[in-house]
Amino acid sequence: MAFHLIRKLEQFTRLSSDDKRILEQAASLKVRRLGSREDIFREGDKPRHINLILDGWACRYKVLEDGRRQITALLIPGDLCDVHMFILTRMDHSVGAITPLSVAEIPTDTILEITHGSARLSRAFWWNSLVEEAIAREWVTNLGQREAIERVAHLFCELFLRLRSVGMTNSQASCPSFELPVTQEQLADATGMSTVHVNRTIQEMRERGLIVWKGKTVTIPDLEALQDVALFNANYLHLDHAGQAYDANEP
Amino acid sequence: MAFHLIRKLEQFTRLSSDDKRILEQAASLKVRRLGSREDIFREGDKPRHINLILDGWACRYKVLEDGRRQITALLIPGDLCDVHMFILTRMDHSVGAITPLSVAEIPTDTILEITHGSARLSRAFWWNSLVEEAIAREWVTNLGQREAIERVAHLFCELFLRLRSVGMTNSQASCPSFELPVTQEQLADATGMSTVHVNRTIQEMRERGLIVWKGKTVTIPDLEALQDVALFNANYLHLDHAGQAYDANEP
DNA sequence: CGGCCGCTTGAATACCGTCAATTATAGTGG
DNA sequence: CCACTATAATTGACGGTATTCAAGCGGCCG
Repeated sequence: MAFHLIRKLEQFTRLSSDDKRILEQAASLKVRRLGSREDIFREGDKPRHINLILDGWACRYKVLEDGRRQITALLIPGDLCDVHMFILTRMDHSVGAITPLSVAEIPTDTILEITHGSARLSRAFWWNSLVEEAIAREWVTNLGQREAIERVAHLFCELFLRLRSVGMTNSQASCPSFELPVTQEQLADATGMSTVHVNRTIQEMRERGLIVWKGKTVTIPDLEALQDVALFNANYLHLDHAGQAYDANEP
Repeated sequence: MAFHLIRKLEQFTRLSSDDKRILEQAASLKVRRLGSREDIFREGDKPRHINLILDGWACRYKVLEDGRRQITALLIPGDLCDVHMFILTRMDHSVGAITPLSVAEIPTDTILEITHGSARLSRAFWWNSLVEEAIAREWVTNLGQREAIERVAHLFCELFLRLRSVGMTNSQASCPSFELPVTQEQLADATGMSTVHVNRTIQEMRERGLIVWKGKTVTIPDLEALQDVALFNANYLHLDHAGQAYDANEP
């Protein structure tokens, strides 16, 4: 069940089979299923437990008084919503399902047990939330400095790398590809652009051969080219096994 | 020395005099002074210790290949740079001084001692970094959804409340005011706007009586009016003493 | 097969950026 | 104390990028 999370955390550190068993167990205690566009929780809610995305896509978002909506993060399998939120009394944003979703609800107590029991897992969770923070900072930069095509290209680069890090890309045959179950409207909410302009931007990207997007599959003929137009630098994703020093324990 | 940090953390939880003494001590171990526009650290650096801003303003920022620059956070006295960064191998962004700065360098060991020694302080630090994350998300929303005047107004509201929470505002006489040692160019880098347009936006705000900005002092004649044009909702700052339940110890 | 949601297109316009020049302010040294 | 210089703020003109509005198209699901 916790396959994607384990795979992601292993980008940072190796995990013992004990660690993995613990994660598997935590992820299978209670699984909740949501339909597309349902909310996992809403702004103002009291946080109760940690949610782990097992399957499907979700997004964090904020809504302004007048209805404008900003997606502040796209969540894919292996992502944790609000690892630490139990410190705060109220959620300051919402998380909603983009596709039908299956989510593990992990009680905060279980999380505390895990982090107290294993320094490796504790650090791995820590790393995970630091990366989330770094992604948020990169989004600020993306929205503030990059223009339309760079912005969308950047998001595609990020998604590709994040999906690859949890084993959700196809690199067979010629070009790498992945499933993108997101509408152009949602892309607009994530990039701070209008739907119309997202559409035109996507078209330009297609014309320039940067992406092929048919149905729900995106193919990237030339990743380097895409990264170039995006001014993409992957360092903020910290996919560098920085925590290797921590696993003295087991092979 | 650690006055502002203590004051800020007390927005979350009450601290014992022991807690405060520990913080004071940590903040006075080693103090570094920087001139305006010097960097505390740069993207690519290896994080060595935690930096606590004692005096002056700083900013986190990222620079694109072609020189475009985005400020992703404004840092004021009491703010910690990279509480958790020692998990990561390389910094993915820079932090630079806006004004002359005095910064406490706190060794990671000291931080670990503190957090292991006091559950209250540990949670307070946690709260602090959750709030930083929340601010980053709000900035994403700000850049993505709000137009120029709303965006600048929002930043002013945020700064006012954050400064007030560390005791750096003046509410005497009639209207609240604070020192803003930031150039319009830096404001532009923070809001993703051009300098020229920041200038024009500020002028409109002045004409509409939303702010008075003379020299380095900003006065807010009508905070509610400013919040209204900003579509500002303070919940993301979590200034609600959420951690009061934690201080059973001392009066 | 019809309806709905998402995608696409065009035209008009608003917002904001760029360039370039001018004025104001602050910091520095004689 | 004042001239000098650098930095910051301001202004105008122009153009480009992105938004809005409105309408048409197309595929997928019931």
